[in-house]
Amino acid sequence: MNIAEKIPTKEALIESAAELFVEKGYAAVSTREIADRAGVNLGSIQYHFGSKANLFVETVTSMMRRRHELKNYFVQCQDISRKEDAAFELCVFVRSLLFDLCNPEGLDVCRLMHREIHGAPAQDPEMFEALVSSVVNDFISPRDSRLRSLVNILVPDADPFKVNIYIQAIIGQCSFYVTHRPFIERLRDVSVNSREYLEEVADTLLDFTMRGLGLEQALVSQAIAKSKEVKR
Amino acid sequence: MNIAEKIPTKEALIESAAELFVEKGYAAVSTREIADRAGVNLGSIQYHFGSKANLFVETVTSMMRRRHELKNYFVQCQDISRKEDAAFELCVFVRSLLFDLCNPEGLDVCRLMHREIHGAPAQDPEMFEALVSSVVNDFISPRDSRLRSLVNILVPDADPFKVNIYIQAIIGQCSFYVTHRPFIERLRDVSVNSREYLEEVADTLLDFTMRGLGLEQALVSQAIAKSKEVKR
DNA sequence: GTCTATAAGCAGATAGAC
DNA sequence: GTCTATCTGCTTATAGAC
Repeated sequence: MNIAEKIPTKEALIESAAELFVEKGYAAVSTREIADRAGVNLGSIQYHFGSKANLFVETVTSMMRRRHELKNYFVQCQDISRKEDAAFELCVFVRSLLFDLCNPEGLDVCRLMHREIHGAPAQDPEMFEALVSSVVNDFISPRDSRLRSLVNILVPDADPFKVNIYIQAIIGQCSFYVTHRPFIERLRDVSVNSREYLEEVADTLLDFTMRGLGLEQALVSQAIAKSKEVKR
Repeated sequence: MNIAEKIPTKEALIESAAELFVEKGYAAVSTREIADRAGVNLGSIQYHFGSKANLFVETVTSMMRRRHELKNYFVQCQDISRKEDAAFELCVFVRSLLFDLCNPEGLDVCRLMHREIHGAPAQDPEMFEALVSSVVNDFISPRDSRLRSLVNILVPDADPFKVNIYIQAIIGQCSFYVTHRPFIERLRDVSVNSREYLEEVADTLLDFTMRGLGLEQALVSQAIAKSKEVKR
């Protein structure tokens, strides 16, 4: 006998809003649609959120917080000073980021953000502000710090500007598979969701990246091999 | 005395549609807005294009064709076989791609596409089909071929799958500056439009990329230096 | 080919009963 | 807090005069 517990209206709204905004984009979704899918009344949106724009911002920040706790992005938090450890941690980081971004149930948030963020400053400066700080604070910034500390160990004499570009190169290579997914699938006839494809991408990407940072091949190969054994 | 030639209605519509779709995204723009900005009657949209969706597709493909003729992406078309030449051409290619993508008047097309393409398959499969083939055929595919031929010369023994990933890494690093522009500017407090910033990005990116491909540092440095002298 | 006028419907938001 | 009913304005698309 299942006791079907009713999901609170506010949560139900955020949930259905998340699905619909990801699927269609902000402007293309109506509040009626959201309320219907949530199985609640249209008026509750005004009651709980005040406006469609507020519902959107609350939905996005909730998605952002729920899914992104840097979990699995590294194996150990202790101080790392040896290059071998840093190289290994970098591999774990890149693998996690790539899989996290491409995970179908995982990070639609990114796709959603990318879509909305470009038009937002002109249309709704307040929403833009809220979105940008949510992404930067809750997602990008912690990953940026983590990558910076690893790169600084691996390339101790690199100047700070170059380190920034290296970090952006690493993130850019990974997020390419989210932002360009429809084009990659058409051009290469592959499924970006497929685990096998992503594993191979990660291996090659890591090799490319670590050589790009100027690391010797032995260190690179060893770190990659070791990182494949980490359970995710 | 200027003779103010009237722009044909159809062209005027495509032009104002391009501006507005880039700025706000498909769903957030109304046909009235487009007609008003073009200084023509609302009815002409139905007359010339039949529907808003058709206007959108025609607008995008027109943008795509007009701006992207692989111009400046390479210096010479002749057969290249020496590694030095290929390395040099790769540098020119990456610089051009980066500047082309970030050019404010240049490639809003990319931003526009990225925004619309993710929701399109669910909402309007026909439009999705038209958009994807336009981008892949007119933009991605030629650049993919060009990069492949260069990478094949630079890394003659690489297996084809890895070459694909290398190509995607290069494009991903460049397009990161379009897709993540608002976040980069917030996080780093820089202007992605600034020429100086992009020049430095290009230098570092090229160094990183060519080392990632396994090229020796002397070849890399020489190719980068030479490519800086190419006028754009 | 371009105009005006208008149709038919949906948008977000509100008021007030319960 | 949740419901129904409704307001106001804007949406795309059409019909028909010129």
